Amino acid sequence: MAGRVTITDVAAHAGVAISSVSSALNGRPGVSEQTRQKIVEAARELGFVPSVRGKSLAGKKTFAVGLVVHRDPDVLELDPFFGAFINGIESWIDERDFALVLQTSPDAAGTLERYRRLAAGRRVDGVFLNEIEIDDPRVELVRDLGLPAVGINPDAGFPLPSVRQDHRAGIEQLVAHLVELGHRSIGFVGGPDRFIHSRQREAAWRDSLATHGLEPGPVVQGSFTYEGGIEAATTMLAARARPTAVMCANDLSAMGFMAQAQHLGYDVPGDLSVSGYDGIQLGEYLRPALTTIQTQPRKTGCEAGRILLELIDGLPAADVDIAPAALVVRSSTGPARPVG
Amino acid sequence: MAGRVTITDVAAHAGVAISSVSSALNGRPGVSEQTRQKIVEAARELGFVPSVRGKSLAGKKTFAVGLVVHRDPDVLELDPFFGAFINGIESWIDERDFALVLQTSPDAAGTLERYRRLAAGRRVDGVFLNEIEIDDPRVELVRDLGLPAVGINPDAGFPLPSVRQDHRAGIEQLVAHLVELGHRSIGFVGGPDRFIHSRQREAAWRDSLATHGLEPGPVVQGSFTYEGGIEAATTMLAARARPTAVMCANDLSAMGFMAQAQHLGYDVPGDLSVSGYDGIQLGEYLRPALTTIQTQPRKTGCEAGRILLELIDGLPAADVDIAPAALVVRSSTGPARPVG
DNA sequence: TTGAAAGCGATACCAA
DNA sequence: TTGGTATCGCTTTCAA
Repeated sequence: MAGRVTITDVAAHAGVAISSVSSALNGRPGVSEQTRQKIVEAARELGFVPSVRGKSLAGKKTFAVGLVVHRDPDVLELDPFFGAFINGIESWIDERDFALVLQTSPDAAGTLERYRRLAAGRRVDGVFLNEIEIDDPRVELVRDLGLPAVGINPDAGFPLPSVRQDHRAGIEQLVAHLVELGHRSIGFVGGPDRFIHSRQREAAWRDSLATHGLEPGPVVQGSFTYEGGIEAATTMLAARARPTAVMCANDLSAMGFMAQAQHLGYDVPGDLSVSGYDGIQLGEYLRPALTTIQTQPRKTGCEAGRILLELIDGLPAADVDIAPAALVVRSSTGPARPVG
Repeated sequence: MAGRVTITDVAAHAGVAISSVSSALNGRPGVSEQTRQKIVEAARELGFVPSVRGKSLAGKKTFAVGLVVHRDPDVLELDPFFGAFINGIESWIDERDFALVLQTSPDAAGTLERYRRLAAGRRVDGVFLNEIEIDDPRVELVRDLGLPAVGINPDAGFPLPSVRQDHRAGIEQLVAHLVELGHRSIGFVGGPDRFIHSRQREAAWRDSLATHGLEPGPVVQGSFTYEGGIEAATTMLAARARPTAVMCANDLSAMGFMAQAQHLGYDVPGDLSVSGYDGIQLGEYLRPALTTIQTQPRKTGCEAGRILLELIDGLPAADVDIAPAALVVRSSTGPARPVG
């Protein structure tokens, strides 16, 4: 029974009061170096690990943070993004003895309810707000609840502390890359319009084209899914004036788009250049390997964890900008060939 | 401040003792119907939600269960399987006010350490043991720790309560399907040898072939990843005697395998039939759509959650078998054509 | 510097 | 049927 050792046992074993044990083990002042040594030794011998239960009641913290992932009931497959993002969160919080409570919710209403219950039961000390939507109701919710929260890649002016990774630079690089390859008609497969990051990426695409004096190519709204990419390709490539290059709002939809384009008989990148956004591992192994914009989900998660813990400690947390997502050129983009 | 109401407030508001509030709200006997009404009403008015903190200290439970996902540091993309599995767990535990603590660990040693710390800090009341390996050290660990645990798809004779979904039936159906299509040389792309489910699937493949009087085709060990599928295809299709059909141990590797086969100029299923295992959503949209064996990760998660909660309550939990994974024929398998 | 004691928010036992 | 109280394991305040 490795875990049954309590602070009382340690105190008894070291011959001191439990308050001294608490102080010593938490690095607080008011304990002589000698006593501290003794206590640390006793704790080590006994294999003492403080109970989160006790700490949380006394400390008014739960030592847990929450993330609610909202996914369509039919597509409960997690976006490849999440693995690294979650790992990033943990890389920071674990060392500080926090744990991540993960919930999945099939619908929007359920998502709000999840956040509400996490807060109501004082189950978590703070939450991450990912995949932020326009007028996201979670913002008001966490405000009402007084729940510390960190936004992931929100718009400028987002009212909560946030972690952002610039998307504009990478998209500008990508457009420049395509323009240099001779592309003049560059289409876009977006994500659902309600997401901030959908809009951001589309706006950056549009602006970058303008910089090069180009009109926006065709736009199709996808869904950040493989299936959405397939549908987008079907739609976009059926149109009379098809583009010579298509930028997709994420890798998963780019994969679907590319697969469908190939299925329809287009050579990628010969007939059509295709790019993604995210930089998931899978893209590297596709045929052709996917040109994309490499994001840092692990880093993003790590910074988000850091900020959230600061907020929980009542510290003033400043927004964090991590290094801009950058273009990774692989083989799915190539020289433009006149549309035949 | 929706969450700041404590049991004391409710007791005061209802003019009763906190012990009565506790009894009434937890549906325990010893409270008159009239008093119960009064208390319920007071709780409702005040918006009382019991604090998990308090409950956990007093009740000697944390109301949380843990899952550690072990992934290669370079591939922190979660297997599509996990989304539905996690959702299944939650579908059961949420209603019972349990939460899921998710951790990711890049290496095996770290995984053990995660479990150990979850237990030591009494952070969770029980854990799920997924992707079980031969002589899995976690088994001994949870035994030593006295930590309730549920195995996911272990071998027969696994010493802990488990949830299993039969794999043999589906694989037999698949082999029968291929044999009927005229295939006589059926290869296999396995998962890492240390996993129980890798071995199970390979054994079932081998046995099913024997049933049909067939020799096992070529075997390549993959890694359950897309990349592994690519490598497997490269290896297997370079051999002089290539099979006419290949069964992959999961969908992700089947996707990689198929992509690489196509890249190498093979038509699927014309030249080569390819199948997966899992039944992830993505497979449906591939070109050709992936023939696979449909598992029930959500159901598996749900049942695992149910059993684990029973164990935590000290109830004797029996193993659960959910309906066998069944063959789903799509377009990646077709009539055998003599190897040219 | 040290130790005793008061919470934290529930549950559960035991008198009344 | 009630209500008082000990208890869980820790943090924190306050005397000694």
